[in-house]
Amino acid sequence: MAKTSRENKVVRTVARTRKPARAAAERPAERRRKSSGDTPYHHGDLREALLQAAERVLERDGLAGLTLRAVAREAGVSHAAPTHHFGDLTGLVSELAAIGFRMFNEAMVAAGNSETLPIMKGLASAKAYVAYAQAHPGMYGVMFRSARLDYSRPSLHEASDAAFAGLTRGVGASRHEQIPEDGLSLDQAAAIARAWSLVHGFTTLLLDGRLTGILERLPEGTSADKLLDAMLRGSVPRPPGA
Amino acid sequence: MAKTSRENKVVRTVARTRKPARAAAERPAERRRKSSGDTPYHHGDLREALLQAAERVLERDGLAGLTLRAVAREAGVSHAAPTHHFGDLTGLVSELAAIGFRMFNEAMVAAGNSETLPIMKGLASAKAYVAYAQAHPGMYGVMFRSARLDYSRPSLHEASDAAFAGLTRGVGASRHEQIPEDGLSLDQAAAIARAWSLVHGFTTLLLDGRLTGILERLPEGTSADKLLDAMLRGSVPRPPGA
DNA sequence: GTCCTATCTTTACGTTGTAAAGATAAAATC
DNA sequence: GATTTTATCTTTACAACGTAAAGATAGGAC
Repeated sequence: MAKTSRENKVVRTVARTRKPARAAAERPAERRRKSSGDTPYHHGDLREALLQAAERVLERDGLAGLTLRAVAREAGVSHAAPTHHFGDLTGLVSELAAIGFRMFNEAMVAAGNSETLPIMKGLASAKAYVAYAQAHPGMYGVMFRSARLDYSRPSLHEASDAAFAGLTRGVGASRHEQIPEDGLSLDQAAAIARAWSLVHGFTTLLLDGRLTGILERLPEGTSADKLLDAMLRGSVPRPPGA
Repeated sequence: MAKTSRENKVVRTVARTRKPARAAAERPAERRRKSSGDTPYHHGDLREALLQAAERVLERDGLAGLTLRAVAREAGVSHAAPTHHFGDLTGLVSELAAIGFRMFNEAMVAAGNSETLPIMKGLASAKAYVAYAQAHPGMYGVMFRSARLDYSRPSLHEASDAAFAGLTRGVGASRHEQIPEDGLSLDQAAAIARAWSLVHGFTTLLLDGRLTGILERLPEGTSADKLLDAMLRGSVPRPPGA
């Protein structure tokens, strides 16, 4: 209770002081340097700086290296500063995951829009899903592997829902039908679950290195992309009644 | 180096003192009780007791609660005792994961053997995969979600390989062919990757609660098993040339 | 110009993993 | 059978972590 109320106050304040924060953000970010001596007491936009520092730490040192104190060090502030902006480690990780889901969703939407045929749209989105995870394994870990995610946070809840809704929409498009909001047939649900499971399972196994045994046995170093393509192309489901 | 050499010594010793350890294991395990006052300095089979304690802690408090000190408390020994048997936390977690993979594999093999038709064998194994994860979510987390796994440990390496080899064998059987050891066609590799990805992805999403949105939109509380069945039955791949 | 409030730092505490040294009992050797 | 060796377990210690609480600072409101 005390934790959240404290952070809620911060959130309110951040919303209220939006103008000053933006003004500070327009300046060159040299004042962030701790070594230069002129470290001002007020940072300007520390919240954003901490999130960027967190992503750097994450991709450099992995999920285990993502600690509140390491992020604070990376940003050049005291170790307790992040607590003020995110409440606790769960808060920081959750906000980072929300950013990840948004980037994730944008990549899939962009990939889908680059194709015209519905089936190709789905294929391109699936490849974008895997490509994002390969390019940002740390972020993918935060989104799908971290034990410290608080989905009651609006930002994370919305970003996560949006990503999966986009995936569902893609499945509907490749089936030439619109997925309804309320009711779902078993066949539709199975199609959605199949698409999610295939692409998410493949990504997880690939990032964990559990597909290397297969890739090594393929002719002349076939890439993971090629395997993914073959896997997806062979997965055209049968019509419902067959 | 110092760490492993220390633990290697322990391993050697355990192998050498197998007879006494077994003799101690035959006695009733009342001496483990700390409250009863008569705590002997030597436990008898502390290694096994620690692994069982670890599984209890894991399923009770989750992956985050699985600490060396918590396991030691659960077993009623000093906090540094586990270090002697497993080197460090990574060692304990890895041995626990190895046990999980063995149980996992046994469940799948047993399910496959309960059926006669090849396709039904695969379906039953896949369902056993999901059922094990639902029954032991903590163990599944240790196997597939923990950042502290050391696959260079022979026990974990072998158990993990055996589990995935069993899965591969199941895929081969359902395709009415034997998967070769060395070379693999792209079509065969895709079939294996598809089976792994489908069942592993579905399990991960289900345990993370990300399928509840789908399950809630299905008619009258359709179970996850039903969704899994529909998903798998619709996933019969097309023949290679089509 | 003064007060208020958000922001950031300092200090402190309990928990963790891990190392190192000490205590104890079982096994090995003579 | 006594002694030495070795494995096992405990005690002590330390750095890093998350988190709480209090203090310092500065920007904005009045």
